Amino acid sequence: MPGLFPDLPIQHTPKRNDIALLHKLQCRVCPLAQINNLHPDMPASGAEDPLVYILGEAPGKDEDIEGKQFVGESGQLLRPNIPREFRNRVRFNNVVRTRPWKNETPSPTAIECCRPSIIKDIERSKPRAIFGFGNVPLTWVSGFSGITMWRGRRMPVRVGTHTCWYYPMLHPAFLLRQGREGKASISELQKFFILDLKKAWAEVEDLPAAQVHTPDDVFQDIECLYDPVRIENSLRWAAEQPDIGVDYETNMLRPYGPKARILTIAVANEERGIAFPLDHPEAEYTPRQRDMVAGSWKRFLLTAKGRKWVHSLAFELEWTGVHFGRELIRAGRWRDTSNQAAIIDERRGKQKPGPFSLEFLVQQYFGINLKKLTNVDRKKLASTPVEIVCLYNGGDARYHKHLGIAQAKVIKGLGLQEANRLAQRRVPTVVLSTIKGIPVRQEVVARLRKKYAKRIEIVTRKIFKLPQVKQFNAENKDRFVPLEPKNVIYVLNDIMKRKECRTVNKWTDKVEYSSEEDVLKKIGGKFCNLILRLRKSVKRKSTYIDPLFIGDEDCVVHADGLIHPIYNTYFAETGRLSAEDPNIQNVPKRDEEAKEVREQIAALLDYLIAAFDYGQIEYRVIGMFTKDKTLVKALWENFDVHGDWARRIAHRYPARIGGKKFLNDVKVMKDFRTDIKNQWTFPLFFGAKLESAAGYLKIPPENLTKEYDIFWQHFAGVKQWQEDVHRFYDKHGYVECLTGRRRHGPLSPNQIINSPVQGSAAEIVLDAMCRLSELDDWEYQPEINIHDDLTFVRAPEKRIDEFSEKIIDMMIDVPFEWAKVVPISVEMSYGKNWLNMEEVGTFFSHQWRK
DNA sequence: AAGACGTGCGCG
DNA sequence: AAAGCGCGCACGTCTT
Repeated sequence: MPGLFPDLPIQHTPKRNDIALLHKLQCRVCPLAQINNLHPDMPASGAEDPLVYILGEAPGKDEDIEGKQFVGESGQLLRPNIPREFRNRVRFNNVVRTRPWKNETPSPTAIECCRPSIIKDIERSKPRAIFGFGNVPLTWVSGFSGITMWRGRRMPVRVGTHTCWYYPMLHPAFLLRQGREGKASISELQKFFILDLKKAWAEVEDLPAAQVHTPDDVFQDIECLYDPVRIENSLRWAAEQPDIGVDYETNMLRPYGPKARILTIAVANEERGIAFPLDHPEAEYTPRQRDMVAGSWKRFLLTAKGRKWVHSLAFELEWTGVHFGRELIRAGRWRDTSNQAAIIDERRGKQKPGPFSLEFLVQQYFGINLKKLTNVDRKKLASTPVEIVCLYNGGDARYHKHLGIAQAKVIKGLGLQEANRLAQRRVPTVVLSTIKGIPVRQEVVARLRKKYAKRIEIVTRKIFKLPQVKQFNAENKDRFVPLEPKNVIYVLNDIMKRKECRTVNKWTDKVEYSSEEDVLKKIGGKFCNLILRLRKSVKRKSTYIDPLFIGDEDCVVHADGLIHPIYNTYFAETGRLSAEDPNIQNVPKRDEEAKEVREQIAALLDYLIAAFDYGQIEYRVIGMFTKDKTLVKALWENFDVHGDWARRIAHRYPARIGGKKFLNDVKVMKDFRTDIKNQWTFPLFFGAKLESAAGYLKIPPENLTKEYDIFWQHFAGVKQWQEDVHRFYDKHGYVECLTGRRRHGPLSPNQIINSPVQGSAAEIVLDAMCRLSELDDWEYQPEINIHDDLTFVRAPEKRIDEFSEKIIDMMIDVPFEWAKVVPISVEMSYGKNWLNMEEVGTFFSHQWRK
């Protein structure tokens, strides 16, 4: 039986010497041999000459009684999913052939004792593929864990002398256990269990021969060069190759500042690899020689004929742009293998190494662990001997190329070339935004820092004077920590006896405690208000102010006085960008006081900050997807759908707005319209049920059943589309946005609806961002993307009209055919700093004159 | 000292 | 996991 948490890595691995001994002595030293089992040491069963080798974890109770694998509950889930025509062509075995005590996950010792006999059986029976169920066989065969990230993939493996394919599958016992514990996702996971098996059976007979790469494949013919002339000549060879892997090793993560160095550079394909130092401390170049090498490298980048494959291209491009020149960012044909990986399978996972890492992907495609071959600490490269760094660098570069070619083939097979093209195109665009950077006004930073430091001090002092806190300190041995939710909950629940902090989980019936803002606001009083004030002040200071202060230890302002936020193009599973270091996408804007942190971002002399928002972009995308008559018409005619529903619902249930007398109150109805937009129209479009929407609105659902029905009669096309998307998902296991970019399950019902909408909106905005960037005019390179917003912090003040007209032109003209069913709108605002932004106007595609 | 995890909160 | 969805980051606790 697999553990409760299927991705848990197997711990306490025995040491290498001990493993050899366990392999030699096998059952004689196996801890499981001590257990009184009916069928210990269970032999494999099934076909002698199998197509597929079904490998489980260990026998369970029923298996032990019958002496056969997969005959219990797990077998009942698995066996019906073996197609009839394959029933006589499978062989069954487990990683451990004796039932562990109480079905515990087998210990590493037991696994190693059993390993030789399993290997022998696989070598003898020579299956085309192994279907491995659960984390244990996955780790057994590959050393990797994290079955939920590995499922749905396949990798070549070498077991003893036999090479074949390995399919990581969820373990049926895990699905059964989830079901018993009443987890809602049971059917969802089961669906993928069945889908994975179906996919595997469909292709298993026609698989090409599996190939596992060897350490020789990785390091053969990789030369480390130290002579500038030989480097120049070798780069001429590299520039002629149709496909070449490229990789840098650097001493820092970011390229800014005087200490940032590219240590070594490597280019490689399967036939040859060359790696050489640039600024590695051991490089013995004269200054002239060093410049020669840099010159040769620039020439290579400009003249390379083939595709340059890089894993995490944004990293190499940022260094390239800063150290060799911005023009090289679009030179030749850069390709990103991590973006490819995300197009094929966007699951990010939280386990390390994650599915976007080179280590994971090389294991998946080539059956070898690249990182384990070289015992190099990536954080200490500057003090690692240069020839070792070069070798390591060359091996990585080679696999960038291998991975690129392998993934390109998969992408073609899936018909995802267009989605991939759009994904690749984003990389140079966002890197240029990153490099361009955003100026920070230190005097504003310093002022705000002082203000909030003082406030935090005062509020903290007041908190410790409160009687509740004094009582807390008397009753507990540890002092009250105001920012610790558990401590706050203790005060609310045990001292103040307030029930507002308790909720019963709808799904599990468990009592849960919370000290979040809503709860504290509901309770009110000195304690709650002070805690809230402290939280908000600390958040503002440490998230939005301190990191901008030059001198702070986590300062994100670089040596050039700018912040250079990194945009990730493939982290958000819907295809949005995400930003970090700092996250420029979540700077306060709504809260009247909190938004003052925006003043820290200000335009330089003669420039303005100009922001361009796509108006209601997701709403328009729903129109593009559904072509719903009512919705499309409303968009063309600028009809106020939210206002319309605000009126309808206010008439149905006037109590919500304070009574009938407010039906004609402009202010009240305007506020109510906002509520309707956020708590009715949008949630319903995104898949919310009547109960949820009514709950948000605080109107009893029974008062809204009629409106709910009318709503969906009205927007029948939207309803139809929601049902279609669900059907598509049930069949394929993924949904797609309007460019074909996919998002795979498991997904919740609402994610199924939301993902295509959010994803398509992101494609529209990113396409505009790319087109602006591709103008190749630094002025039109946006510095900031906030999902539906492109912001320029260097808009030329004197030519602002001409400048913004050009940008609106570009943004409004969405080139995708599927986008043309509805009009597009762009809202513009500008100002001297990011706080005081003045709205200029809203521009519609169908009213826009050039 | 570094990482994982939970809670909370900022944005679209 | 579900909660309309998607993120990053700070703080605090606990583990290695």
